[in-house]
Amino acid sequence: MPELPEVESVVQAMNGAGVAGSRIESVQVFWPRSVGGDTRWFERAVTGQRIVGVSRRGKFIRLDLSRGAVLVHLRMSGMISVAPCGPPPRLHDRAILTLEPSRELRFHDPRKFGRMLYYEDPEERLGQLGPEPLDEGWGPVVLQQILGNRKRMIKPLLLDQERVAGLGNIYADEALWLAQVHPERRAGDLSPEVVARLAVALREVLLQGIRNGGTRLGSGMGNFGGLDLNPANQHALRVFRRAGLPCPRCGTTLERLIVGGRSSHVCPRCQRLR
DNA sequence: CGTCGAGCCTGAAGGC
DNA sequence: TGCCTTCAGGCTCGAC
Repeated sequence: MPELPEVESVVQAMNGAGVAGSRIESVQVFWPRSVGGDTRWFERAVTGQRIVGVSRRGKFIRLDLSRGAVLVHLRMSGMISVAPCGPPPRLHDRAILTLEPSRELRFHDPRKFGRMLYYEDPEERLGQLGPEPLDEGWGPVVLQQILGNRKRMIKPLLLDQERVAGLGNIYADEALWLAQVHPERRAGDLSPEVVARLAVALREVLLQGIRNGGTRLGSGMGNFGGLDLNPANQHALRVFRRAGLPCPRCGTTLERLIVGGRSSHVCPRCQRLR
């Protein structure tokens, strides 16, 4: 579930729930690796601190504290909820931050891939991320600079967070289809017109995802625990997980292939390799 | 620099 | 119905 639009939706919901401004009264950790492995250290670092701001960078949720910050990465199955205190921990709850005034922020993550890490200086991690398609300065020039004359395939490059931040498998496939670019095209081989098209497409699919409150696939996040999330972008997807169905643009049967080890969805007619 | 496979984990879905 | 295999929205590491 978690790519840029999903994370953005969670952050907006957290701000709607008034997380910023509250104080972390206590911490419970049920799976130490979720907080970096050293539960005591994490507890000592965040307990008593005030959450002064909640924002997003790439796929990270950033909780700025009076001193330092907590970066949450949902990875494959992470979820955040904010709700009244009280209910016992649920199966797969990995950590609970009890907030003042009385509420609790839960980090729920069945697959245990997600992380909630404290940094004295979050830029140490966030500084490694590339620009985002929703940045002010984003456009063909920035994208072309990223592509350079690289021989790497375009899709793995788009998924590389140090090059472009925020994209995952869903939105990469959607943008490549929109721009009519085959995922295996060499990044540096794209013509200026195609680069311009792709720069716009990346922005559009992400904005649409945010407008729709994110994408829910399978039994992913719903309105989990008081965040009032209601993802609807799954209905707007045009190629992702739609192999065998007709291309919305030309009617050709969509195909699924593996690119850089990830499943990819393309229209063989709209997205040619050569 | 780039690609590949394995590992981290669990649950859902599909085949038989 | 039930067991078994395969697969998944992410990312990191080591080998080549």
